Amino acid sequence: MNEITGQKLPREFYLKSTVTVAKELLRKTIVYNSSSGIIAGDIVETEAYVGREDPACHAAVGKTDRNAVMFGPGGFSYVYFIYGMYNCFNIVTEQEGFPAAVLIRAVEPVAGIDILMANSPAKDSKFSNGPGKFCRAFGITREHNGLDLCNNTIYIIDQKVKAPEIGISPRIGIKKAKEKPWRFFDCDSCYISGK
DNA sequence: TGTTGGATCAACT
DNA sequence: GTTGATCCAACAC
Repeated sequence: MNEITGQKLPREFYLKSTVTVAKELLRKTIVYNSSSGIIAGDIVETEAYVGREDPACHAAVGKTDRNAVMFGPGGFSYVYFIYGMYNCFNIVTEQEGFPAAVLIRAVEPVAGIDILMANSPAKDSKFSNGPGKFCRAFGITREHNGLDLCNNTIYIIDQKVKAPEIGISPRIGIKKAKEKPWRFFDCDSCYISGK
């Protein structure tokens, strides 16, 4: 098991603008203290969903039971279920009252790889290169919705291993506001989704 | 109360 | 390139 060291990101990290947080989350390490053991991965792909002016953001239609956590302060998890089979894990950003979040699309496994492999039906190396696959491998469900990332169940640390080579592109898999260049990824990673 | 479609993935043709 | 799997939230009635 790899040693997980580094400083846990403080609340203030998440209160900045969503696009800034999305970029800065690249090459940070997400740690999940699961019942099966510690799972961790380097974040290599994110997307920003920003407030009511973004038609692709769930919060664009106003506050609902589902997206309520996005209206709270940054540093909380927003997990939703989609297409009947997949969960997507988001990190809420910005101040309370401003609904926005960063979708985690892909990670590079760092620790608990045996758990990831066990959770994933595909036993090859590509079990976390997509938001649905990432949640399935980590065992994240909407039971994890609304968790405080400043606590010890799920949190993010800065290992300062290396600086990402940041690539930018339009978001993937949405029908609205496709033109916005709010997808960010590490060009050096071979774990990113899509191309 | 009923209908519809989605921030996906994998297995087809 | 297209489609099936399959649940839940949003919206229309």
